[in-house]
Amino acid sequence: MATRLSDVAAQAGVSVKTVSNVINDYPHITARTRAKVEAAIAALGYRPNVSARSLRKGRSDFIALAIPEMASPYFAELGAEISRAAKRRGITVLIDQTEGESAAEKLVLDGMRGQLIDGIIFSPITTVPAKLTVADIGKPLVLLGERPAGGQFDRVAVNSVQASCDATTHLISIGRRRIAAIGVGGTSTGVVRRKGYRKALKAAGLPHDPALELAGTGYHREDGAASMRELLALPEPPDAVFCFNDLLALGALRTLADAGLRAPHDIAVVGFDDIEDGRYHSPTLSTISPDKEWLADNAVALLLDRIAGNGEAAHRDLTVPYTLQIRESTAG
Amino acid sequence: MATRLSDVAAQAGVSVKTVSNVINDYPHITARTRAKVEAAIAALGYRPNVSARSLRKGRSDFIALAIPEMASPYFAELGAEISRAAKRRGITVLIDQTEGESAAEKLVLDGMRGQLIDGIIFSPITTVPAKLTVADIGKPLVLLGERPAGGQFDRVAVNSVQASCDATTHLISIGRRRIAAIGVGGTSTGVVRRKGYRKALKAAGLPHDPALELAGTGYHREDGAASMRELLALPEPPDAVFCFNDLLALGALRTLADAGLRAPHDIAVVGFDDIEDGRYHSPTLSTISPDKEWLADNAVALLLDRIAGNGEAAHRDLTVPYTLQIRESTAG
DNA sequence: CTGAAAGCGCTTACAG
DNA sequence: CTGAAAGCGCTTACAG
Repeated sequence: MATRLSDVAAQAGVSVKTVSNVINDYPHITARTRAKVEAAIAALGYRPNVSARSLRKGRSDFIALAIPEMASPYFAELGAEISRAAKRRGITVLIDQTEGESAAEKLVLDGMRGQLIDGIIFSPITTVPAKLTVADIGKPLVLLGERPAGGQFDRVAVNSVQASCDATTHLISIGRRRIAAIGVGGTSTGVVRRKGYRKALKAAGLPHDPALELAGTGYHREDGAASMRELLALPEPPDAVFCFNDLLALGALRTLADAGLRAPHDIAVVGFDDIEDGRYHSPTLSTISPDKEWLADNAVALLLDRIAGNGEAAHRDLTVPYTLQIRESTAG
Repeated sequence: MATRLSDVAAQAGVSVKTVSNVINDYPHITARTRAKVEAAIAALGYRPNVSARSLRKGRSDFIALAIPEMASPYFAELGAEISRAAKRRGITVLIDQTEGESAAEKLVLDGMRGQLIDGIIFSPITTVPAKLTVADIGKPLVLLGERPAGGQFDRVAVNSVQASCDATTHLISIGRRRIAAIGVGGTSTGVVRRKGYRKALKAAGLPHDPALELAGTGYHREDGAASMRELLALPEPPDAVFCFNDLLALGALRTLADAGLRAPHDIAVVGFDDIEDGRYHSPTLSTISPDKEWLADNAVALLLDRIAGNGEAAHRDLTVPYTLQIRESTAG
């Protein structure tokens, strides 16, 4: 039924080895032989069976990207970039939605997809990588995000403390003095970004009011909306809010609109991620903009380097460039 | 290095056949044997090698989802649902970004990922499925969207003509008379939704003005923004716009905001897709809301049925339930 | 370059 | 239930 390598060899009048050499771009093939083989491949519509190849080689040229949820715009945009970066290098990305289950558990349970994939780019949410060991994984792994890699894994992340400090400082620079933070939950993201937020307040000699730090239950629009409602109910509401991601900020802006308030006039709002949504919202959203293409390209490169055998090199920690995008929600 | 089936068999003191039976949940295993095998699996941390399994069985329990772009919220949300629906049935989804390349070309070129996947759920953009033959694909395929399946494939789609007619009729019902349409491009989506749009105008006895039908170059926010600018530049701008997807509508709303105009006061806007973004935008976006979970579940079920061997059954065409969500952009 | 053969780790008839 | 063996379609030493 399916065409096999040997069929191609027969059709081209060469050995299977030669066909394999052509397919895998090995040297020492004359142009004439290559042409013959390629003609046979085209004539038969032959496609290599990746299961067989990967069984034999122990490599599949598939990598996995594990993200909390693909419907979240930041991860959707990141996934698109990583998929593109991988494709440029001839490898395919499988997207894995962890959906907030304990991702380490999932990783181990799934057994890395039965060894199909060569490595994984992992954006953890519940897992503490410090507890993950290389042995648990058994494959190269690149971490994304603020969680410390514990010297065990390669990692690509924005300097979240610095970026959060910049975002908060920006609010101070436009004259705000009572600045809230939304998203200070128990996650690494919450912890690290709060650190930057507090650092900026301190540097400006501003008091730190615990009532202005809202945890919420997640990082979605609805959580931002709910947290903003809490802030508006305060005896003394803030004049600015730093939301730890854009989704929270968008939700917060909705609450302001519902309350008949305007950003930045009543309350200035700044986010983090620079998802496209924020660039079209009314008002447009000021935000920290990490270079997602850079992030994707470097995460893939790091992983492929490990897969290629650089297993013993020291673990690398790459810092993603970012900019502060000032838009309507803090300008005017 | 890696643990194999035979290692498990040795550890449990049974045959490889028995281990295989346990793993694949075949009958005729005593509880005692099963327990022994499971203990051995746990002790050794054994995971089946999916490449070997799929090579042998000719089935991988992987399916592909081919979408134009995963960073587009509608497709991201749909991908999340399909991924979830598949996981419930024990199968894994590989997401494939076609990125507007001729997708049929891509499908054939990629050779269905070298036979790794068992079937594909395909949301075409440039391809004309009528030209695709089952032989080209060689695997079960379920089509998503308005393109006619030509009786060759299973298909799951919203009745776009009806839904577009409903959306337009809604604009008429709130008193609008000069209703524009954005997104009437050369794609199937554009053609079909325009049909519903025109149908509604005709039913209401409203004139059809070609100047109010804008094609744009795509279905992104920026295209909606550009089209709305064109409409505002008209000697006689519309009092309402039906955008063929939410992204276009969100872009159109941005242009209105930039021009100091308000929806629905100056121009009412309705979209199509019901992405989360629209529910938080200011104003919130009225839209056609297809049941994405229903869509995902049925698309996966249809595909798995074919994969299971129902290859010869007549091709099915499923219609996705939808509702019209009336929000701020048309109410008030 | 060729040709014959082994082996990756499974599943599955086959004989018992 | 067991045990021995074939075979899925590749890649890769091996001898030439």
